[in-house]
Amino acid sequence: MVAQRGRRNGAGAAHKRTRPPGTPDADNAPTAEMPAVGENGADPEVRARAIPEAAVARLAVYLRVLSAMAEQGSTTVSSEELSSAAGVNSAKLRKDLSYLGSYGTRGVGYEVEVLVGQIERTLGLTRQHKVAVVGIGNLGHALANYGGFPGRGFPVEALFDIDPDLIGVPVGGLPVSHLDDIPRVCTERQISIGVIATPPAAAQSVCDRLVAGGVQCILNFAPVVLQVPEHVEVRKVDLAVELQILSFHVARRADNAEAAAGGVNGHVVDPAVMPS
Amino acid sequence: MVAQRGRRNGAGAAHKRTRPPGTPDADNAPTAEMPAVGENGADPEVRARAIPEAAVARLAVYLRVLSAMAEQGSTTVSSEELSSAAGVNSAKLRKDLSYLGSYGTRGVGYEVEVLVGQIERTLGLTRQHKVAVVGIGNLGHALANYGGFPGRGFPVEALFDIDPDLIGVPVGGLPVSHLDDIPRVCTERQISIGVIATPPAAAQSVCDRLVAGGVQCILNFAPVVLQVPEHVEVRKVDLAVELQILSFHVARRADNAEAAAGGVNGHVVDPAVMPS
DNA sequence: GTTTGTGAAGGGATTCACAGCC
DNA sequence: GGCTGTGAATCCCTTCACAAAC
Repeated sequence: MVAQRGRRNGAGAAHKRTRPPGTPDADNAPTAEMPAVGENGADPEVRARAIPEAAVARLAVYLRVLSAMAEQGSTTVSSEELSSAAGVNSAKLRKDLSYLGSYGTRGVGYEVEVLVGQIERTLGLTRQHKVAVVGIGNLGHALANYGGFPGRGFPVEALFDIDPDLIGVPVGGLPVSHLDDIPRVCTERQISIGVIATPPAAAQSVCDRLVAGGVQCILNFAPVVLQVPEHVEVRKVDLAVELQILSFHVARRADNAEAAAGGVNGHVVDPAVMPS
Repeated sequence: MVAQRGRRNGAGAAHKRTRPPGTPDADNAPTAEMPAVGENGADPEVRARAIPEAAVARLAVYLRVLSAMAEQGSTTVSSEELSSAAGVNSAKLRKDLSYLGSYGTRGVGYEVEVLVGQIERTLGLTRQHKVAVVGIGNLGHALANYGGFPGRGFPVEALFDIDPDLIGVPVGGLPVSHLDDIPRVCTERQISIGVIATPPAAAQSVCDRLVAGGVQCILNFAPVVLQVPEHVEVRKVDLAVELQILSFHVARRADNAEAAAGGVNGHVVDPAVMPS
């Protein structure tokens, strides 16, 4: 087969290590961290302009920073400026942008508008992605009221809940439908992204219905690991995990402070840290 | 386990590349993706029991799965079971667990309770981490009402907002204080984690006040890149970025489908673009 | 002079595959 | 027989450093 990138070419089913037929992959749902970009079930021979997953995430950040700059009237930026505003280093930024093509001018920098356009195109933001929100509790409300989600392009076009008192009630201008109608409504309205904001116990069943409704991407706020068929992409936002990661860093820091106890070094150690 | 682990022996301070003295690093704030775990300003000679950042995130997931299993009465698990429930592969799981030490029994598996205990210890969940939530809008409400956050260990002990109508009003049993009081209150109550759920424009200023209040970890829901001193750890949860990553995958998938010609596939909305 | 774009080098994380132990 | 623990290999991402372009 083709050159080096094809480590995955057998991807379809070939060497996936004896997989119990029920289990839908288990390799997905990558901790909201780093799913390999070539990971989905697509044909490998497509000339992947393979842009690393990590870079994709950063492009979205650059886009926001650039939009803000455009609003303030900047017309060009250097990699140095942009990178520091985005919180990365300039080499990384340049490499990321290079995946889009060559849109900079040496000795000068990048034209803000050109970059915005190219990033939008690459991220697929020139299409519309209709969103459904499931679970209209506190979080669901918050999401529904974003009303058209972050900078247009992601219109919320369906809301679902199981609570009879909520059915039919408009939230953010859109009436709430019942969970049972998820497949039908999603199909009818051509929903492409489903957002799960239900309690954990309901999440898997909601997910299944979304998938039945043809939804291909799911953003999961419920603290459960969803099982999905392999053509469905899941990202998860997990509060508990985030807090526990922070906790880990606090702990490590405390340990380090202890270890460095005698050593006088320029480290700001608040002596008030809670001694367990 | 003996000295064997020493592949990092050359790791001394030797090659720390000349860093331009002014630059405040810019290396931090890593897209909520993968900050290197040894990256913070600590001394390199601390005997790091270096556990990879990516593994830390997964440990939190294993912990949740294990807790559920314990509740259901399981007393032991194999790496195969646990890994598939957690959505990773078993080799990765075993490697992750090996960072904790050797707590499995060959030919048998792991004892659920032992694992829970070890993960909790490693993640620093044996201490309490007091949380402050800033910005009591829809999202802030949702967070405050979690009431004691994911499985105890993260009690919410302070709420802040700028809206005069909210000050003093109890939310989830805790009265809301004013933004101006952030530094004082955080210091008094020994808050260790600050959660920013404000509109983007307010986020940086809120962040500064949290830092002034001695908060060392920040979980940022506002769509801005925060600038913080290097001893402060930031994680961010960015809805727009998540959606745009999903958008990218939809787009790529559509491209692939096109390329693969035949093109009988799910719906991928019209090319209704939004110019400028 | 400045700044981009990119091969090449370097590090981390994942996967493989098997030795070691039950 | 089964399952864990882990070196070694691999892959991916980041960083370096410099040639090319303005």
